[in-house]
Amino acid sequence: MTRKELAKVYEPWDVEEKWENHWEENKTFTPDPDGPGESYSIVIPPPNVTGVLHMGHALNLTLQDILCRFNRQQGKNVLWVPGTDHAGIATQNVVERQLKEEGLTRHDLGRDKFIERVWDWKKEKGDHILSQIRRIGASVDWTRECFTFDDQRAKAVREVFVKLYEEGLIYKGDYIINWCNRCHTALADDEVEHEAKPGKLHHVKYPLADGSGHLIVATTRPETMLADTAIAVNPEDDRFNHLIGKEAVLPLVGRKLPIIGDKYVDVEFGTGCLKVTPAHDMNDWELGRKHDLDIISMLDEDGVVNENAPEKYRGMTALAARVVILADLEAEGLLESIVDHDHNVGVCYRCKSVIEPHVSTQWFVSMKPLAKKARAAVPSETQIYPEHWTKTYYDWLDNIRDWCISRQIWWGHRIPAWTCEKCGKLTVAIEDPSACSSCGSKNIVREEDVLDTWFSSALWPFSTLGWPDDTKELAKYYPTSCLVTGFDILFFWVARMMMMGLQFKEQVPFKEVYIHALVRDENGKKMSKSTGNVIDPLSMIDKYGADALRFTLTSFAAMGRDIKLSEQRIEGYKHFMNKIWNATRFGMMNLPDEIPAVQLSEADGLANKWILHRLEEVKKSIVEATGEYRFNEIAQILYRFIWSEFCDWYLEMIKPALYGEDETTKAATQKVLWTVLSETMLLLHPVTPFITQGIWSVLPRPAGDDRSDDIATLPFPEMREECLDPAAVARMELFMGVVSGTRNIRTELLIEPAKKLDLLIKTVSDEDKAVLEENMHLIKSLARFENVTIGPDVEAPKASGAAVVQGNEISVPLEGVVDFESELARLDKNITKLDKTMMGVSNKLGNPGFVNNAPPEVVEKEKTKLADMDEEKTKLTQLKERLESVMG
RNA sequence: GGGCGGGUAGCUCAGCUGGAAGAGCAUCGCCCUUACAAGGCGAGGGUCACAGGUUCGAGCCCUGUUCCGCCUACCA
Repeated sequence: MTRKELAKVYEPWDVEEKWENHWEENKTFTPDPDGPGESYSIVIPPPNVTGVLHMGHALNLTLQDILCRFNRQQGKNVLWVPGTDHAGIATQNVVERQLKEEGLTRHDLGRDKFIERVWDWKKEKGDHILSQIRRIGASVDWTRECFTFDDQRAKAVREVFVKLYEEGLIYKGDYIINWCNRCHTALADDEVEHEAKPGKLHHVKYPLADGSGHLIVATTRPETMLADTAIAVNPEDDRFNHLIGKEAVLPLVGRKLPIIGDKYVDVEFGTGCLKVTPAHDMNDWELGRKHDLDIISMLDEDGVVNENAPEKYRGMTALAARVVILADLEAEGLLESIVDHDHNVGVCYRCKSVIEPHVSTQWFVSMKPLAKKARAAVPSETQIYPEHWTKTYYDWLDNIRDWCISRQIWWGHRIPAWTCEKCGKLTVAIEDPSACSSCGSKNIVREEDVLDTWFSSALWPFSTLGWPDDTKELAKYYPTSCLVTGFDILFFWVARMMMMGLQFKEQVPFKEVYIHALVRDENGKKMSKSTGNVIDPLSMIDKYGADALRFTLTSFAAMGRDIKLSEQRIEGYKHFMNKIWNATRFGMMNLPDEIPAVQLSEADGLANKWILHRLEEVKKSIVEATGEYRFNEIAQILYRFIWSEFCDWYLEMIKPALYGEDETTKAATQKVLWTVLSETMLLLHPVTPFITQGIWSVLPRPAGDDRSDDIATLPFPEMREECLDPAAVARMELFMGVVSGTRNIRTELLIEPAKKLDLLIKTVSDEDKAVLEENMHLIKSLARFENVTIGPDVEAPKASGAAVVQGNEISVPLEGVVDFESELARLDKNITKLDKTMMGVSNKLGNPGFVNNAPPEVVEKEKTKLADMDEEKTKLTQLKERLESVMG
């Protein structure tokens, strides 16, 4: 018999590479929209094209892949769309940095040449992350790969922009926005991160215009005083409300400032007087609009003081101006005091430089009407898992403000709006216009700004399916089945996709959203390059294999918000992969080339019946757990079944049958072994596609089994009700109890493992006697006994080690083997332990409240439990006394 | 300020509708038993953050306290 010898340890690398390529070349994961099967679709959260794969991606991809592979097994028509996003600011930064090394800026190249240059970069480097996605084993459809800035997606963006504009949901205007001095662009509110930083609160005197005294304001940014246009006090503040309507004089500038009343001002904070600087503070901007204040902008786009400030300060950065201004105030005796004050500072999420509120002309999406629909669709049409994230989703939508979508960069979807030089009107159109739509003048100039990258990302669930064209994909796969993403982009992304999907497809973009945790390092810190605590998924794959990494992430997936990953865990699961591999090796050594055609229901023997029953239970629980996104449970069920049941017990129990002469038993056992092994590979496949594929390729088959060698195309194993046999579990428990009980005696008494011993079992029932007799040879081999005697009247020597298993008395004669003191101590320990638990149960049963109120079956259970323990205790005590009688 | 999540074995965490506290890793014994030493067999280890409450019964439900983490926010 020739049989391919498997390597002694699992080597993931050749399997992984071979099958990645095979799946892609054979288009295994390219579905036919006209094909059979209910649709199941997922769009990938497109990673940043400049990015490298990090653990968060790895987790995200693994979970999606489990869902996709599992649903393929269920016969669904599965589409998983891959792609990347063009990450406007980040990508432009990358290429600008390159240019800088050449001593150039983008302005030296000009817009068109620069864009060309970015495309070159994208083609060369930008797809890096896609090859990394392949390494994870993601079963995406590579033929449908998308990019948020490719032609088809540009078409969708254009369509959406124009329609929203025509409906009045997109508008242009002068507003205060978050401005990044370094990136030189506006940012949306959620692109600003807040960091608590120590600062100072400066108390500054502002004289009253009528010379009747002064007010003291408190400010963290004294330099902005140059752009103050009012002082505000709370109208209910009796200290100051008589001043409302009067004027103060702005120090260093001399401008007169109206004193206004607004209940926004917090009486408790600072001095109760607020300087109002509409152009440089979001809140002041609102106050300014409300009270119709002047808006004076004193900083330019680099954060440098401009011509609206007194000449002395012009050309200084804001920070430099602050120093000078404080000195000047001090000199004039207007600086009352400076106290420490911690406050939140907004920083750019891309470059971490401090954000400057800045007034400029920008484009906005009016969010309220869109948000209303998006809110109403949850949970009726879209359910969020875990459910508690729903509240966070609502909170954001309820407090939403208009979305600033214009960015002052070049890499991105350029806003399709043209201003007429002649009449000044805007033309917004899907096709590039050649003339003004109002006056017909040919003299029109296109907007310079591009759109926020998230604008195109928001269309992803339908733009990737071909919208605005009428495609088969859209008809078949929209709405998508599930979105899998981290909570950090719930706002950025999920909510906006909901809005856009509802607005343009009149259906939610996904039926379910599964929000997973963020991966952190083993100390709970966010992984980041700067702190150097990054665990790189690629290096983990190199070291331990993709499956080990995937299994690790899956087993962690149920945790709250953080996954604290350590390399040690991955290593542990690599061991598990090796265990699976070696169980297969064992199988291969003991299976014939052609698996015998035996009816599983006719396979005899405790081990076979038990494992087949357990296999059915495992199948059911895998289906349940996957359907409820309980990924960690999937991992746990499989781990325990494979290691603790299949390997530890089943494989050991069938060895005699496999090595034996009884051909009927052997054939039946081979069939069961093969069944469990092969079906376990199918169950495991969504989590660990590579090793299961590797094993599937070499496993023999029964005659007539012409299933594909490509495990990814095979259905979920069929359920076999006829193999369910709960009685086998009960019998197995007895068997395992006896084996473990005797092993315990042996190790606890420090008896050499190889020492020949005898075993006597005094049984309590004919059933138990039958079970144990039937498996006597296994008790001998697994627990290493020479002679085993089983029966109701068995009399063991008084000098025996003893245990009680389900009422059956187990005795191991110790004469000449070991001193009896240690056995006595061991028995005492067990009796004490038993006593303790019995106490609890009998107290419970002694409580009339329990007996009267608890459900009868619970009470009954407790009674049986107590009786069993009582019996065990009696027997153990007798056995102990028996031993004591020979010790004198 | 508001919201959310968490405090269970030395470590990392499970524990779904309340019914004798679990896993992995680590630790301690013994074993190179012909699938696997990346292994096998066995053992030890927990006032489930604290205080109340509901209940016959609470890790789980309620209230309060405390500590940690995250998100969010217009105290200058």
